[in-house]
Amino acid sequence: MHALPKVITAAVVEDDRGSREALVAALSAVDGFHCSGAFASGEEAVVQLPELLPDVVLMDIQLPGWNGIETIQRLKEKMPGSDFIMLTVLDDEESVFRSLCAGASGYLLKHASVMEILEAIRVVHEGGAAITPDIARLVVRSFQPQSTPGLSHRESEVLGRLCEGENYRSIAEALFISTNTVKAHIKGIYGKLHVNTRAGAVKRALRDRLV
Amino acid sequence: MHALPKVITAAVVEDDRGSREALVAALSAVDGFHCSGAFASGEEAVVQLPELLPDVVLMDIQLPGWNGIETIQRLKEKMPGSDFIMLTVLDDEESVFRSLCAGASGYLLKHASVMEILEAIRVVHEGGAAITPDIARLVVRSFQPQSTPGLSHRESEVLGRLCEGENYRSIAEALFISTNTVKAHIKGIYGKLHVNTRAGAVKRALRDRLV
DNA sequence: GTGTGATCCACCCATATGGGTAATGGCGCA
DNA sequence: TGCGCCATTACCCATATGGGTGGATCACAC
Repeated sequence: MHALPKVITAAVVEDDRGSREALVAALSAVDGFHCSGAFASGEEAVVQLPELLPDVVLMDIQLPGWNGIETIQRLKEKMPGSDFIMLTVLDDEESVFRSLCAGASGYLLKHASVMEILEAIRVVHEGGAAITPDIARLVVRSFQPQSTPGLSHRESEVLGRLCEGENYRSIAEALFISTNTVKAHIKGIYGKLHVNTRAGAVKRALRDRLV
Repeated sequence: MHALPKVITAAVVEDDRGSREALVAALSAVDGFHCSGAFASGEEAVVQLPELLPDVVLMDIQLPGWNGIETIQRLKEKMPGSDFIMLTVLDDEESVFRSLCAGASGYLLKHASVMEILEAIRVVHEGGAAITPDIARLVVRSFQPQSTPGLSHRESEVLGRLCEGENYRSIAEALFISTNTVKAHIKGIYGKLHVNTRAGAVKRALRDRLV
């Protein structure tokens, strides 16, 4: 099949006038793209964008009032079919993860070229995620196990079962030991994880991928 | 600074002889790359690769004996400084996430061109992650909240606190309600989440990002 | 105007959990 | 050989938790 000359509509939310107008100009000039709107604040975007329903929204993070992440959260509810790409100077883990959790499908740094931005728009519109390799590494690393705080083999085993919601007796039976021993191991785990409840242990285990 | 003509050493673990030799040939032929070894099974790789210590390892998933994911887990321990790229025909979520959790920094499908593979090797060696936009979308989507099974606002609030390891009393005080009411909400949560312990609820909440 | 769901509260009861303390044997390392 | 860590078990006790049942108000929809 030969590529349909389908135009991708995109909108811009960016408080810096220069950047905003440059993006609008690029979207207007390049074949295959159309700029359906540009806004200087999240508040304006939230009231107007759901009407325009662009395919893709380019979003700055640092905005006056609602920041880009809050804005995306609100927009996602009203326009779940649209895709969002963060376009920001911030490259810290916090900003990246918060953006992705809020619903962004792409994350570009502002030194990206116009061509890269347009390519990113095309990518997310085709169902991909537009993240640069270094951002991707952050994301991928978050899947990998963190340094376990010296849990013994047995303790890891017990922790795994705690995470499954098993109780003393169930764990004891599975490991062929007494419930008292299970308690002893759990005490060890709590000490090493600096928690004192199952919920706390499960949270640490899942969040830090100790399991 | 002008690019150092530093050679990146790479190894291949792939049971199909044709594919393996093609990769070795590419790595040997192209400037800037050097092939330090090729193996047809995980078992062979695990004994020999830690000696060769290549910068990057290309790993098939479907191998006889240990699969590529198990193999990476073992290799990561012995050579934490090396990077791993999966090179596979499998594109299901399961394989992707298992690979990343095992320590892969890249994930390519086998229809990738030789140039793309070499580029991926360069990328991971420079500290990035080599994943295609469609794989990236899977990964990014995993950060985003799943459909909450009809938890009420109050129940979400309580669930959030359960995940923090708070107990009845602590939650009750924070929300200015009685512990009995907290119990009532927790019962509601357990029902909707199909669990019957805190640990189970916390697990569901964190794994499915309902919080 | 009746029903449904959210939110709030109370009481009973069996069991699970967390904390404290103590003891045994094995294993590796100094 | 002694010290430390691990795995194992035991016992006591206060509190937390989960399940069952029942009832109140309020809002919103049919």
